[in-house]
Amino acid sequence: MTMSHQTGGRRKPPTIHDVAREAGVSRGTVSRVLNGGHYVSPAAQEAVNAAIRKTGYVVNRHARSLITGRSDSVGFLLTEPQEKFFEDPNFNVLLRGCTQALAAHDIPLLLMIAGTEDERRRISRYITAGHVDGVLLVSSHSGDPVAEQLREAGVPLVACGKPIGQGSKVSYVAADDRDGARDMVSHLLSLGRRRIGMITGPLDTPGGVERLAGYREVLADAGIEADERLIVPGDYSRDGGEAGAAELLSRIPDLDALFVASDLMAQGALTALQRAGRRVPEDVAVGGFDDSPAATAGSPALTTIRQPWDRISSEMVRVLLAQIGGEDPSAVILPTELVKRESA
Amino acid sequence: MTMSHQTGGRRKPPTIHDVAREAGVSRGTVSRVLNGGHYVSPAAQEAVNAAIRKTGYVVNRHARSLITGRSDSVGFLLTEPQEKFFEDPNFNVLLRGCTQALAAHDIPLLLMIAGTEDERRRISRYITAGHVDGVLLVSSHSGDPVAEQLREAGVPLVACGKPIGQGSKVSYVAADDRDGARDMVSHLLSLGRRRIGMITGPLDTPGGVERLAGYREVLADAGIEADERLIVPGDYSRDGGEAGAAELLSRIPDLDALFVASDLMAQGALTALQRAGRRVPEDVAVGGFDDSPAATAGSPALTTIRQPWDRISSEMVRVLLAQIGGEDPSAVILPTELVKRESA
DNA sequence: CTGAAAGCGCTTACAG
DNA sequence: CTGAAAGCGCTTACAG
Repeated sequence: MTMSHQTGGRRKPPTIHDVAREAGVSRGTVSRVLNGGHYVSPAAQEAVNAAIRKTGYVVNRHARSLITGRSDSVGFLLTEPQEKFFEDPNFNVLLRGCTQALAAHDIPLLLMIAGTEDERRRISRYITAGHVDGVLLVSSHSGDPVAEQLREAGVPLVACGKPIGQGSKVSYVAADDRDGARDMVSHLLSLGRRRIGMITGPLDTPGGVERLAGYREVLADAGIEADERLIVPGDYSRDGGEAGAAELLSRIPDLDALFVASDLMAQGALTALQRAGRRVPEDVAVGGFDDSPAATAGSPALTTIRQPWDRISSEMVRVLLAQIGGEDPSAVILPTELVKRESA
Repeated sequence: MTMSHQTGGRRKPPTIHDVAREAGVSRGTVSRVLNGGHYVSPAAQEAVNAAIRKTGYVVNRHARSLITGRSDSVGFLLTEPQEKFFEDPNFNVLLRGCTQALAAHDIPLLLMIAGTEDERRRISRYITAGHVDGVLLVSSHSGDPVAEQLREAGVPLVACGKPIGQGSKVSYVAADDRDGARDMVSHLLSLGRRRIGMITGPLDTPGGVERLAGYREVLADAGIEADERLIVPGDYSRDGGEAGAAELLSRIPDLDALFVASDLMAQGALTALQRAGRRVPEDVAVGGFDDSPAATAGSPALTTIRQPWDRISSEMVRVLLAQIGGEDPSAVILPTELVKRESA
C-alpha cells in the first residue's frame, strides 16, 4: 500500500526521485524523458510516463531554472503611468494578444508596470536578476531609460513600435503608421474635404511622428497648401482629443475634416464637435486610428485605420522567443487597413 | 586587479560566494544579512553590504525558491473568456489596483488567463506546481472548477466577489451589492419614478443575485407591486445591456426608469433608449453600477453606484498575503456609494 | 541508451 | 554571532 495518490497530506509533492523509483530507472533517465525523450528507449519512456501519471509528478520549475538559468517566463513591461495604459483600449488588445500567443508556448506572462522612477529601478533589477527570459516592452515615449538598461544588460527585448533613438539594436514590431495615415487622409480627400485638421500623437513617439508625416505627404501630393494652424499636438488621451478639437475649431471654424491619430482621442474630438454643434460626418468628417474598441464605443462609429493587433502581438512574441533562442534582433513592419464606418 | 565591475562579460552574475569572499565571511553570514540581518554583528553586516554593492550582487530567486519552497510572486487568475474581461473596465481597475498593492510589497504579479478548458487544466497544474504563492481569483461565475481545485490543493486564494457555493472556506472581498442596489433604486424613487425596470447581472453570480434582491426589497418597502415583466437578465456586456433595454421597452413602453446592474450594460441601454427616441433622464432615468470608466465614457454621464475598487484590490492583496502567511480565510465586505451624474 | 556523480545558488539547522 | 555542511530538486556532461 503506497502513499501516492493519497488525498489528505499533500505537503510533499513527488520529486523526480519518486518517479525514478516508481519507474525503476535512474533520475537521469526521468529527466531525459521530461526534456524531450531523446536517448531514451521506448520501454523506459513508457515506464517513466506511467510513473509520472501514477505519482502526479510535476516538475519543480525553481530547481530546473536554477540549473538551466532560464525562467521560462516572459515579462510584459509598461514603462508609463498606469492610468495611461489602462485608459487606452490598445493596451488591452495587446496584453491579451501577447498572453494568448505566449500561452500557446506554455509560457506565462508576468505583468510589470513601472510608472515611477522608483518602480523602474526595482523592476530593472528584478529583470536583470533573471526572473524573466525576455521582455515585451510597451512604452510609447522615447529615451526610455529602462529600454536602454535592459539592452545593455543583454536582456532579450522587443518593443511595440519603433523605439526612437535606439538605432537598430533593439527588436520591434510596428504597424506601418505612415502608410496608414496616408490612406486615411486620401480617404478624406476623396470625400471632397479640403480643410483637414489633424490631432497628432505625442511627437516624441514614432506613431506621432509618422502619422503626421503621412498626413503632410498626402496633402502635399494633392497640391494642398500646408497650413500649420490645422495641426495640433495630442497625447493619445480622450481629454487630449477633446481639447485638440476645440482648439482647432476655434482656429479654423470652417474645418471640414479631422484626422485624429488615435481612436480614443477621436472619441474626445467627437465630444467637442458635438458640443460645438457640428454634425459628423456631414459638417466635419472624422477619421481615427487604431480600430480599437473605442472606435465603436461611441456614436457615430469611427472610420479608422486598423492596426493588426493580433499580428502585432503574435509577432512580438515570435521575435522575442527567437531572440531568447539566440537570434539577432529584428524589426517587423505590418500593414494597416482602412475601415470605413459612419464618421467619414 | 579584480574582475568585478567589469563591463563587457556579464555572463556570470556574482553569487553569494563572491560576496562572501569579498566580505571575508562565510556564505551563511551573507545569507543571514540577506534575510533580515538577525544574528549578525554590525561589523559583518557592514562588510557584507559593502561587498554586495561592490559586486553588484542580486539574489538568485530560483535558488532561493528551491529551498524555501516559495516563489515570492502571486497569480492574478481570470477564469473566463478573455474578451469578457478585457471589455469590462472593472477588470482594468482591479488589475491595476492589485499590481500596485503588490508592488508595494515588492511582489510581482503573474497574469494568468484561463478561458478554455484546456487553459484551465494547464494553469491549474502550473499553480499547484508552486510557481506562485497564492492566487487572486477573478471570475464572476459560480461552480468554477479551478477555484475548487485550488482550494483542495491548499493554494492560498482570495476571490473578488463571493464565490457562490463555496461555503466560507474561501476568502473573498466584495462590495455590498445589495446595499448599493438599494441606494440606487431609492434614488430613482426619490426622483418620482415608479415604473423602474431592471437589467440584472448573470444570476449565477453573487453580484447578479444581490443587486436584484436589493431592487426588489426597495420596491416592496415602497409598497410598489412587483412586476416581473420589468426584470430582464443581463450578462454584464454592452450588447447585453442594449438588448435588455430594447426588450424592456417593448414590454413596458412607458417605463420611466432603468436600474442596470453594470455601467457597461448601462452604456448599451443608453444606445437602445436613444434609438427608441427616449430622452435620458427626462423620459427614462438610468442608474448604473460600478462607477467604472464606462460611466463617464458616453453621454449622458451615468449616475451609478461606486464600487470601492481601490480598497477592493488592496484588501484582496492584504487578505491573500495574510493567508500565505498562515492565517485562515476571511471575508471582507466593503460599502458602496451613490454617485449622481446626469442620467438620473 | 543509461546510471552515477557533480553542481546550479541558496538557506538552515547544527555546533561551536 | 559565525562557519562548515547538508540539502532543496533538478540537469548534464561523463563514462560506459
